[in-house]
Amino acid sequence: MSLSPAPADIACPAITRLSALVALDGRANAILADALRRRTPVPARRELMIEGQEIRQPQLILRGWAARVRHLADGRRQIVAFVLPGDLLGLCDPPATIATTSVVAVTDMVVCTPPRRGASPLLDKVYAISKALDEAYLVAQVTRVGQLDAYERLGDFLLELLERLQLAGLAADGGFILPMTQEMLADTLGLTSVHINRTLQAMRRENSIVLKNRVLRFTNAEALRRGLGRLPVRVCATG
Amino acid sequence: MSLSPAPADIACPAITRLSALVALDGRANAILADALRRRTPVPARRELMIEGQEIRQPQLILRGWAARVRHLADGRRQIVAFVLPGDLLGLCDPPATIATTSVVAVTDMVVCTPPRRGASPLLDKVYAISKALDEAYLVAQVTRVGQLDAYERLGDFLLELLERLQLAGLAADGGFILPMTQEMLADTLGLTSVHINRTLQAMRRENSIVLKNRVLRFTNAEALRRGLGRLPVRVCATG
DNA sequence: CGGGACTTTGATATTTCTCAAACAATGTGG
DNA sequence: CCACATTGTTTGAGAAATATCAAAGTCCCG
Repeated sequence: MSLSPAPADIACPAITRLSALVALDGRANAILADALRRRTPVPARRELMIEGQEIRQPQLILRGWAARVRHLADGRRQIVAFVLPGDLLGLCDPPATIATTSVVAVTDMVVCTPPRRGASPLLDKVYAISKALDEAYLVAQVTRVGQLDAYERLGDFLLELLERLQLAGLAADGGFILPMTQEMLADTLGLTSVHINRTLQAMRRENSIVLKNRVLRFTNAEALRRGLGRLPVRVCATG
Repeated sequence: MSLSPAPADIACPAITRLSALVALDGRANAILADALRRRTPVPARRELMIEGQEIRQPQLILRGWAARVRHLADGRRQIVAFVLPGDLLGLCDPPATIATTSVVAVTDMVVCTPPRRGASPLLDKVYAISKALDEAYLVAQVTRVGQLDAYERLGDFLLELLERLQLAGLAADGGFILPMTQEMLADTLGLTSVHINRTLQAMRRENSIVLKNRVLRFTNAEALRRGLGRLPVRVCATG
């Protein structure tokens, strides 16, 4: 095991995810590999994008988590979505588009500029599917916050994270690092951190999850999924 | 006043909205006018699209309202968004895309097939902006349901409807027809219909709104907007 | 070792839900 | 045009879920 990971190692989850969305050919892979060469680190808490301001550069997340946040005048905030490795940010057709949410790094991150649209038909397809997935997860979030009770919200949300991280190969063993505080979970799910804490305890008590030292593991993800009636998110016939 | 409205009359709100998003040139208008010729009626309650099924045809709404609905296994349902005249539905880049929500007609509707992508650069721009708006409203919906209390949710949502209908010229006088039941409002805002009823009464008591015979009117929309801290939804610098 | 951020706990308050029934409006068949 | 069914609205009383407030405990970092 080398001390400093090779470039390919850092990029791997992103490539894994994009390849999972669409099987890439040599050309697409080459273009992608080239783009991955110019990586930019982003420290935790740095804002990648600010609500109401123009979107500067599209970004491909190589490592780390970010949160899409909406701030209210009185200090309340809603975390609308999380941005994970392999996700694309700010890819929008017409330039001069205004961000509807801020995006803030939850952990230290590494990002890069994705290949421009039109560089590869397969990559364009990846972009379209990724965008459709973003929308699907947003719909899921509305439903979660609108209809589910605290236990269901939390379970469904954690299962969604599992599903998404698995796509990037970041939860291959069924467990993953959960880098967010209970307060962030609360702002995501429309609950208070106190209630998140008690709900997590209920899930532990019932032996649904193990969460220790920021590592989350489901005791029986399939059973929990069934119990919550959660269906995997799909946006195209093949995928 | 003629008994059966001329074609242009039916199409007017849709054209008003699309023109408000991007100033259209003669060519775009001609292409649009041509597409508007083949109109399809859709009766209330008919499904325009079914969750999990492939999206058949893109549609441009000429008249009437539809709801994007997510159904849970146990009968609960979340109305994720409303689809109004001038809105576009199912416009997605790659074919074989799967609908993430059902779409069901709330009222009798009239729809048509919009000009295909690539027919006019300006119309393509309209499509992009319309899609960006859809996303912005979805983000607003997450925030509403996640952070606001019942009164705020209802007020903010009704103001959003006003804003959107005004874009289509359907609320020029500051009032509009609200074709949905209190139960639909409840399923939209993650509340019960009983609580919606009481919240509506509170808004009437405080003289914020007048709602009678399905017609909603704000006593002072600007004041309510300020009270709720609601900002208009924007997705591009010019618009 | 001290300090800040995060988690946990307890007691109480508030919002929203549930259930049940009455009431109103609307439409339909006879 | 009435009688009736259906659908939607309104009201009340009590229950449940979740929030609030305050403090103690834990962990990690420098």
